[in-house]
Amino acid sequence: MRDNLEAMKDRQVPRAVSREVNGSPPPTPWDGVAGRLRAAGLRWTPQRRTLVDVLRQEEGHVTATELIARCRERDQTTTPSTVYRTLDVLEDFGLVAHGHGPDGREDYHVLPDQVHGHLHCVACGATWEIRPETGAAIVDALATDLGFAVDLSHVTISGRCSGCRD
Amino acid sequence: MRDNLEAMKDRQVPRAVSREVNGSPPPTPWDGVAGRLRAAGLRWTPQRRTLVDVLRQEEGHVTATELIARCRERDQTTTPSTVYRTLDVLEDFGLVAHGHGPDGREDYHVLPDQVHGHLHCVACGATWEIRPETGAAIVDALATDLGFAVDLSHVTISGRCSGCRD
DNA sequence: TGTGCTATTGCAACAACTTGCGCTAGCATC
DNA sequence: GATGCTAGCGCAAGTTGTTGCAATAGCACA
Repeated sequence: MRDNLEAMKDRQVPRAVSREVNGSPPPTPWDGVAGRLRAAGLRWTPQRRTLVDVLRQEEGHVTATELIARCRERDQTTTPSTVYRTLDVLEDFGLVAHGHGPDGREDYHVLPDQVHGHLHCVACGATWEIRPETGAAIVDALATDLGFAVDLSHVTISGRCSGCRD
Repeated sequence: MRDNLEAMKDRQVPRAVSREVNGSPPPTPWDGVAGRLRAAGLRWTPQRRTLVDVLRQEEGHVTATELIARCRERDQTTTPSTVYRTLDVLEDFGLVAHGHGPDGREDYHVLPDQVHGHLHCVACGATWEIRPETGAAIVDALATDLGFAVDLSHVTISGRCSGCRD
């Protein structure tokens, strides 16, 4: 069920500057977090480091609950409130984006390349991103209809994917 | 949800009685609920009557929490689980439709005329329905993009309305 | 290295659901 | 009316997410 998602990922814009120095892994947007936080007068704490370490290894979508569980694997003492608050901070920095899954629960998207919406298949449970062109069509339709300025990042549309339509 | 057609029938057909005799209120889809439940092998209980009485006086959107509060005004002993379960049943009969508000919380739409999505303005908090033509545009766009069959009734799109765009 | 400001943390309580289970009470049938 | 099947009820415990607050600990500066 993950295969389709995989395919979508391939279509995405390559993100970090990928100048690979031999041996050392390519730099990611995560590398500068500590500095960026401090520059903004915020702090780099062990709890935040734990969450960032976890996020580093994630791709696509994760629920808040999953993240809390992963953090607890690394640090037994992790508390939910801290994770939620740290995710809020990281969202301000554009490192994660949150939306609501089809069941209304928090759903985080790691390293969003651009603002985009989500599709969720109620039959197989898979999630896809809405491509920019398609997103634009939706935004335009609603702008024309009601002069409504859509925030695509919060859009999650349920239905059945091509494989599950019948 | 699949019984939506059933519900629409009830609304559209002007019954013999539908000419308003002065004093008596016009018939509503709520009038037949007890019978329809029983016909389906379900039961008409005091708790369900309370909720239906409350819904009778609602229009548009209500949150589950509001409904529970209203029920409690009429019957102190109302329990949340009963309300949620009854709402599920009523949804099967097409009398309410649930979605998730922008904060991810349950949001019920009373007597939906047809399947439709919702728009929510993050600035003023108002909610609109997506008109069928616009909904169709969205459905088409996604069908073309990924062969995805959208369930419009679960769509809630956030953004800013024409009055709050600036 | 020490000090002080204050961003963060963890706790505890709360809100909004959800689920399993044993008992109650609709209602069809006699 | 009495009876029996079982849908539905209330309860209690669990999950997910939020919030206020006192104590802690980053980090800038001396």
